[in-house]
Amino acid sequence: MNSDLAAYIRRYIEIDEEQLAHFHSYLTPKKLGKKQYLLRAGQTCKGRYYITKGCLRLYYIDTKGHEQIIHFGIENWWITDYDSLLNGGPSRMNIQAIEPVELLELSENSLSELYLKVPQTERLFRSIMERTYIAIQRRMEYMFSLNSEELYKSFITANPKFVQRVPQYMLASYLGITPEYLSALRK
Amino acid sequence: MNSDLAAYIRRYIEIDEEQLAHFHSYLTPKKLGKKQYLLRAGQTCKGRYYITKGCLRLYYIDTKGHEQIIHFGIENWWITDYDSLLNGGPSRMNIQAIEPVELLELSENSLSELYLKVPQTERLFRSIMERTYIAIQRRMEYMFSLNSEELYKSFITANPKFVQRVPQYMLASYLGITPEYLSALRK
DNA sequence: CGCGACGTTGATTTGCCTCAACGATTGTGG
DNA sequence: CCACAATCGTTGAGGCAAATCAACGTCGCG
Repeated sequence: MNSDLAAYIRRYIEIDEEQLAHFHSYLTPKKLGKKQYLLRAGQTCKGRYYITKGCLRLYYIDTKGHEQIIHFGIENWWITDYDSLLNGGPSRMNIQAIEPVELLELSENSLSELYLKVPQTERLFRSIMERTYIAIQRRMEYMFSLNSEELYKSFITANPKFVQRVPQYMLASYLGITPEYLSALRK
Repeated sequence: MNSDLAAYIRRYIEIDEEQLAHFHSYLTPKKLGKKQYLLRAGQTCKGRYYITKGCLRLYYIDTKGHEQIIHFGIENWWITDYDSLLNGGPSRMNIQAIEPVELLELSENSLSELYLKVPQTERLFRSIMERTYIAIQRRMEYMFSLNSEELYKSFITANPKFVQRVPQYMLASYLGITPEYLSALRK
């Protein structure tokens, strides 16, 4: 029984111990070594993953053959490819562990059951989706407004600890610039 | 009673006539003339708006003083600033009618009531949020992968009718390029 | 009619990419 | 435990996509 997850859930909904236990019974623990994949392009994404430990990246290969990171996932975030998960098609995304990772898997099949058994989960995942949307829209605002240098500065001041967990070329990819140029910016 | 909305809702959830009537009772019709504002930066966003007719844009003023369009809203879409709506702070966004517009307003206060009275609405808005998220993430993929010319071409082939409803400088803003350069691309 | 909104054109500048080469560090197998 | 190979960051030269700025043409509307 993971107390982090309980606290996380209770920030969104009211839920008693029994229901919480129920929720937990739908989760399957999973571990991944560094560089292992949770999802590869071409596969269909079957579940959502709550990260209890470690760090992952969600990326795709663009038309020029370059890795483009959409976002990272760290402790107490969910990670998945919603497009593949909800539309059922093959994913364009890869989800790879940057560090050794511990996850709780919630398969989409069991989630539809869980919605019925513990109705508040409907609200839980609505709220999570809302926050996730707000986050991505804010990021778009940043990308439109700031040049590369400003993007980089604002990111490292906003996430000083996280920056030390990922190689710089991944940061560059996430920010939408080349590793060489990021290196030049750091002088 | 708007049949478009009923059909729209039933694409997401099962709902009987009585509940549907209930849903409708929470909506307030609203009209806006061309160039009128639904929301201005600094105000707090209080509701979501279902568009029954017309077209709007959601934009902000960036650090250099330029208008930056985040997205448009057309018939059978909801439009709102989720950040301000859900976090309660003043909005950085403006929502302005591009054409004369007809809306159905759903205030966030009454929505919390509606969630209790018609529980399926919880699922409805979860599903809408999921689709909205998928849409914005796909858009990010495009913006990372394509150059300005490719962006423009793919947009006009994907939305040939819509393109005729908005001035080109707004399209340019949405695509993240200058009106001058968009003009040059069209030769 | 006259003004404001919109699109266009061209000259110039610049932010960022590309490519290639070179350290420094890490890790891994013999 | 050492040697060699990845992996990662850096540097510099050259090029290009797109921005900036300014000016001008045109339409539609009050």
